This record gives sequence, C-alpha cells and structure tokens, in this order.
Amino acid sequence: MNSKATTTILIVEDQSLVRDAIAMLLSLESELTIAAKCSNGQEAIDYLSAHPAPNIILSDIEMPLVSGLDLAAYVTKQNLSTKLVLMTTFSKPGYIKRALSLGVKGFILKESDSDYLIDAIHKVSAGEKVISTELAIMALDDNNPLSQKEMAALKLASEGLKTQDIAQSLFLSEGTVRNYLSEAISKLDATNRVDAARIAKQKGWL
Amino acid sequence: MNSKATTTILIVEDQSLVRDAIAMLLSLESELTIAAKCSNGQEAIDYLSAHPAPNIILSDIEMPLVSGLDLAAYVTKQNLSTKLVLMTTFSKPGYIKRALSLGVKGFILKESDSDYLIDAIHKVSAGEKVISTELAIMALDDNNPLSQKEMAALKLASEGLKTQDIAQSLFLSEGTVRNYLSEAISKLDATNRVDAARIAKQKGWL
DNA sequence: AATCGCATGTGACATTTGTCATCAGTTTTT
DNA sequence: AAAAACTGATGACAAATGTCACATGCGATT
Repeated sequence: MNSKATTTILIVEDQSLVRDAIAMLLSLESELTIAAKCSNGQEAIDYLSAHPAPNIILSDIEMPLVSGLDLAAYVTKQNLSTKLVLMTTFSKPGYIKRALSLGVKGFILKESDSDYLIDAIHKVSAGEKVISTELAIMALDDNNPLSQKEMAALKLASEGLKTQDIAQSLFLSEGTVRNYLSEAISKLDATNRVDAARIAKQKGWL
Repeated sequence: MNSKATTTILIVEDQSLVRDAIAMLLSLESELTIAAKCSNGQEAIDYLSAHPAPNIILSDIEMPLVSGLDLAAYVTKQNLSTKLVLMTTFSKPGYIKRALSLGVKGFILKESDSDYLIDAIHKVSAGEKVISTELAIMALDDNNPLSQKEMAALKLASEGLKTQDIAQSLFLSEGTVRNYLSEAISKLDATNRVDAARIAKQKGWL
C-alpha cells in the first residue's frame, strides 16, 4: 500500500497542445498522477484494455473516430470502476442528458477556469457528481423534440445528401423522409432543412 | 534595463480551461513571462490599447466576436511591434493564406505538442517565422476557386437563409444569387448548396 | 472607337424541397 | 375488443433550388 493516497488520471483530448497543457496543469497537484495521455477515444479504449483502470478519465467529448460519449458507453459496458469526467463547449448542452444516462460523473465546461477543474476532479474522486451550473440549467430546458428518425434524416441532410440518398440510407421511402424533415423544420421553427440542422447542431442534438 | 532578457506574452483563447493550461505551461519557461490572458479578440484589443505591447501574442483563431484574424488585422493596422502567433486546428488550413498576408509570424497546429509550441515561440521571438509543416503543405494545394461573392452567398446559404434573403443581404437579384451558388456547387463538385458549404467550411474558406 | 472581359441580371425550364391530407398496418391504451 | 396512437407510405401541389443560354452595362485593352 502507498504511504500517500493518490488519484490516477487518464487524459483524453485530440489536440495535443491542449492535452499536454492540461496534463501539466494537473500534474502540478501533488495528489494527482497522470497515468497516461490519449489522443482519442479509441486510444483510450486500447489503453484501458491493457492497463489497470485509472481512478478518473478526463475526456473531451468531440473527438475523431471515437467520441467521449462512445468512450463513456464502453466504460459502463465493461463495468470499469473508473469515474468519467467529460469536457465540453458552452454551445453544446445537448450532450449532457446522453452523458448522464451513460453514468458520467462529471461534466465540465472548457469555459470554466482551471481551479474549477481541479476542484471538480477532487470532488468526483471523493464520490460526488459535478456538473457546471450553466450546463445543468441549459440541460433542463433542453427538451429535444426530435424523434430518432428525424434526427437521423436531419443529420444526413446537413451533410449535403439529397432526399433520395437519405431515403436509401435509412431504408425509407423518399416521401417519408420529406415528411420527417418537414416535421423537424416545423418543430424547430426553422425555414428549411439547413436551418433546422444548424439549430439542432448548435443544441448538440446531432 | 533588465538584468535578464525576458519575452512577454499575451495569451488569447476563449476556452478558459485551455487558456489557463497553456499559460501555466508557458510560465514554467524561465525566459517567458505571461503579460496577460484574454478570452477573445476584443478583450485583447482593449488590453493593447491600454498597455504596452507584449513581445508576442499567442492567439487562437476561432473565437466569438473578434477572431484571431481580426486581431491580426488590428495589430498590423496599428503598426504594433508585437509578433503574432496563431493557433488553429488541423482541419482548417484555409486560414493560413489570409493570416500570412496579415503579417502573422507563426502558425501552430493545436495538434502539435507542447515542446513544439515553446520552440516556436522562441524562434518567433528571435525573428524567425514558424509554420507547422503540415499546414504549409496543405496551404500550398489550397487553391480556393471561389469568388468573393460566391463565398458570401455560400456562407449565408449555410446559415439556412433562402435565396431571396441572401439576395437582399448582398444587394443582388435572386437570379444572380442562384447563379453564384450554382457556380460554387459546380466548382466544388458538390451536389447542392449545403454540400458545397460543407466542403468550403471544412477547407476554411468560409 | 472597337473590342474584350467581367460582373450582374433575366427568363425558361427541370428538379428538389416543403406541406398537407389521407391511408394502411401495427402497437398501445383503455 | 374498440379506440387511440404510432410508423411508414402516397399523391398532389406550391415553393425553392439548380442549370443554362443569353442580355446588359462598364471598365480596361488595343
């Protein structure tokens, strides 16, 4: 047994400048130890399958290949003891509900300052859940009115696919796709599919 | 005169977690001094108009209100002696040409590691220009084929505005706008305006 | 002055998109 | 079991979008 209790942390963030800087910041705390640094969710999963689980994983949400939410899904599925803290950007509160249902323990805004992060890690380590107040508030009036299909159609539409292609991707008829998009447009008070996609994305629903 | 030569740095970055972390990272270098930290370009401009110019400004490009490019424009316009180093993301090489024409001295990928950043700051401080190799290469085959008007129209289209609204914004006729968009779609090998906007954005042309 | 090139505009047309009423199965509720 | 709600599909129609050929005007070139 160690003479001193220390909390091990795995940092997952795709921008290495940011990753290194945050690691440096945390390593200055005497009771925190950086177990490893990964540049995306896949690397993190690879790491976790080959090493003992760290106490905490501090991960960005938006990453190529495997996102922070995907990573959260993996951790709960594997039943790891690791506590997950996700970092996100102010403009995307929509992630939070999905994250909470995946058992994420902390939700930090990249807009919050470094003291807050360190404090949050301590609290999560002690068993608390931490969610930035602004995020909690935004998440509350964040009633995503879109159905699964509507979101799927909207997402594809935002990538420039035309109705016919969307229909093929979703195994639906062209008319049905237009119905879904029309519904989405109306629900979001948008003027067309592009506008609707923009609104939904900004809320983090896509 | 100081007994020791030190380089003063102004850090401009909208995500305070990242801002704090980078500041911490740089402050560990004995010959670097953090003059101040700002959360967007406007704050930086306010700071510059009230304080002596720092040796170097290290700024993110994508920020609300006043971007890193806007800040670069301000610095050259005011003829400040400050050297500007911009940070950007891998996926957006299109910024680099605009930045270079604004006299920016350094261009760093957030994907590069912290040693590279520190090295780059030293070099810029010594009078060199520094550009991440990957960015330089990408910038070379980055021939934006779009005209000003085409970009403007595309940008508005990507925000969900309909042809008529775009025409009003640009003081053009509806038909002309459709011509521009049609041209842009064809130039970018896109299937429609959404697709074209997506391609252009990803290259950093919007 | 004649010519060229460019930016802008027009009109015509086919295609795509958005809206709506309605319908047929299926599942859920009562 | 009857009613209601849900999902996916149709067809019809208006509006928006994409394409193209051609006109106009204006500054630069010769």
